[in-house]
Amino acid sequence: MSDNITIKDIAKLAKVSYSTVSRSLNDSPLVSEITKNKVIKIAKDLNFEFNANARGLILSKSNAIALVLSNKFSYLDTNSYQGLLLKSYLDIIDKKGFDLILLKQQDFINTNNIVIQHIKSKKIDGLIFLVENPNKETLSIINKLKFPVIFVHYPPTPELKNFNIIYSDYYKGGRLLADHLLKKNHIKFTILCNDKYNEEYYLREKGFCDEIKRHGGIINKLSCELNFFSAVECCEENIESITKTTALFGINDQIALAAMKVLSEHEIKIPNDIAIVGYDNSELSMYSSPSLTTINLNRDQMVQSCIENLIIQIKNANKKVIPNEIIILDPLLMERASS
Amino acid sequence: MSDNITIKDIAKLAKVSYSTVSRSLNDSPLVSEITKNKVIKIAKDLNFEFNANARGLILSKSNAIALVLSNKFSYLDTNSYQGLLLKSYLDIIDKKGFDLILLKQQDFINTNNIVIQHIKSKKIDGLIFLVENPNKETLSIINKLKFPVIFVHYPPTPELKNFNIIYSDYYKGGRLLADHLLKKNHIKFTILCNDKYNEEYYLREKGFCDEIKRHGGIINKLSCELNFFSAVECCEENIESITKTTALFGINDQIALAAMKVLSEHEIKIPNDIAIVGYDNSELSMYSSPSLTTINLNRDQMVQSCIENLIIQIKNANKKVIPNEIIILDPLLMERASS
DNA sequence: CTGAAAGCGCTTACAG
DNA sequence: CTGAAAGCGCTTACAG
Repeated sequence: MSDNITIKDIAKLAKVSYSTVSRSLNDSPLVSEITKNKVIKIAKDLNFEFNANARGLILSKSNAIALVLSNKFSYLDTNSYQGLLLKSYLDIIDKKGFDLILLKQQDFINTNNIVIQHIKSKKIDGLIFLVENPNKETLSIINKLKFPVIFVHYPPTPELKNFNIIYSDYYKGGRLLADHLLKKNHIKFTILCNDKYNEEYYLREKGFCDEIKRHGGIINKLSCELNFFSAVECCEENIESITKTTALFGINDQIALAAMKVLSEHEIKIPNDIAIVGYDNSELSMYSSPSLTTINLNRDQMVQSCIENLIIQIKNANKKVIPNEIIILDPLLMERASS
Repeated sequence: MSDNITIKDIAKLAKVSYSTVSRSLNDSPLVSEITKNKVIKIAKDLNFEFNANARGLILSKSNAIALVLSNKFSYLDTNSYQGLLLKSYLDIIDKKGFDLILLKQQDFINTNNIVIQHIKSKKIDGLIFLVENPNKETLSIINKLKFPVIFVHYPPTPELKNFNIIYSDYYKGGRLLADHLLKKNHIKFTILCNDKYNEEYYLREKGFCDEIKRHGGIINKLSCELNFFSAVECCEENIESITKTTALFGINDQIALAAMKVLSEHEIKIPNDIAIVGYDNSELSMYSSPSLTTINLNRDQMVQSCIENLIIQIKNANKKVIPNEIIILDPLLMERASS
């Protein structure tokens, strides 16, 4: 028997029409149990698999979901988080019987948009966007097509108001960290963040600062680029103002660890002299010395809900009933040795 | 015009047969420039994309490559490395015009092997295996099918002798670290590794130990599980024997960082009291305090060569000429503050 | 319950 | 250079 077995080969062996083979292998109720079992046995013995292209062509679906990553994924700096997310997506999408295709959003204006290409060529049934600034033209086409899509991780922007979104409550995460430190009787705080407007980081910062101010705390705000080395530099330049405070919030784990490194090198004891907290619950945060207090974004929950929502959309794709759900996840304080 | 444009729609508008449309859009030399340009313009105006399933069906190819990850990918412990690899694969596969599909190798005996399923259903044109112990049954089927495949990262085992492989010279990496420490006049060394047989880690260890012994050094060998917390425990239990040596090699960065954490907590100065080196050049190694001397596996080179080799196989798939190449990459010493 | 037939959207020999 | 036709491997009304 050749490598390429089709339902016609099975039909010959089972002495039935290939329509019947198709029905049997698709578990149609229109076939007798006896015929069905005979066909299934033969197919199994031959290690038969449906040709996905033929099926996709006639059914107009691919059983694949694309995860769109931003170009930033290329920079390790702020995005080790994304790498970790991938394994969750793979696990869950796999369990649901879909394929996971990875796509990169190109950031230049692209006439030849890879996401739209995949939709139009029927390579995918649904889309997950894990990008901060989705291409607007792409958004408008997806919206017009009513193509199943969900946006994850980033807080919603006005352009996303017609879409399904799932993200974490960053404001609340900031507040949790502030509460934690206030409970430990800190009064003077340093926050290490970035001035450039970014909704997610803005909310982290605002949640923290609002809460601190509400309790009469004092904040020393420092700005740096959102990468380790820039944060190191910033801390070294501002070591004096930092040491006038007793608690430091790095807007993400990497920034917090940079601060930890600089302070350690200056013989400042953590958490005794200065408490440090981060945000993301990255792998880094567990392995640092001391381990870092941080915020858990509830990644697995996010992925789980994201996929479930998307699959509902895919199953109802023809009905054009868009649930238009906005899911906001509760962040979790991870109390560790650094505070 | 409807959302689903086919070559027939274009044919009508261009007033040619749809064969001619197909030829024009595939840049066949059998069409006049005038006709071709007319057709191309119309297709562009309509944002036409070929139906990938129809094309895949007739051409018997999918333009997709699957990256097979091991179940271990689920554990963050030893595999943050894999997360970083992904971005390289995505970048390069994307550049070559292929789709990247992620697959998990199931470790139980699977009648319903997902990798074979993807091959037989024509969902993929080639395979990259990033798994330590590929399923033997899968290997034998792939071999029989002469399906394009390459195995990356792990040193070859006997079962892989008919396949293309690319990996780093782990023995040499171990030697580089030994040489580096010997040059700094260390004589007594601790190595933190795992006793269970694993070719890659065995080579790292052997490369290191052979070189040390050749120079008359003394080795204190400690065993732990290959994760951060087990390494921490091991170091705490063996702090006495460790402090009798002046240099420590953690078999990977995570192990080395665990040692760094424990030693710091015991007020042991790094690198003055004890030098520490790791292996992998993981993100963690750059951000630790002090930053960690380690071995760079030349990840980008590995991915680049891997994809190039695979695409050559895909292009020659019909010719059944298997190049059977074994590519061994040179490791690189990353000298940092910890040694 | 089963089979013959049409059709999904392409590519490509074949004929002109 | 162009078109009509066959066929890739399926699904599913339609007829019985």
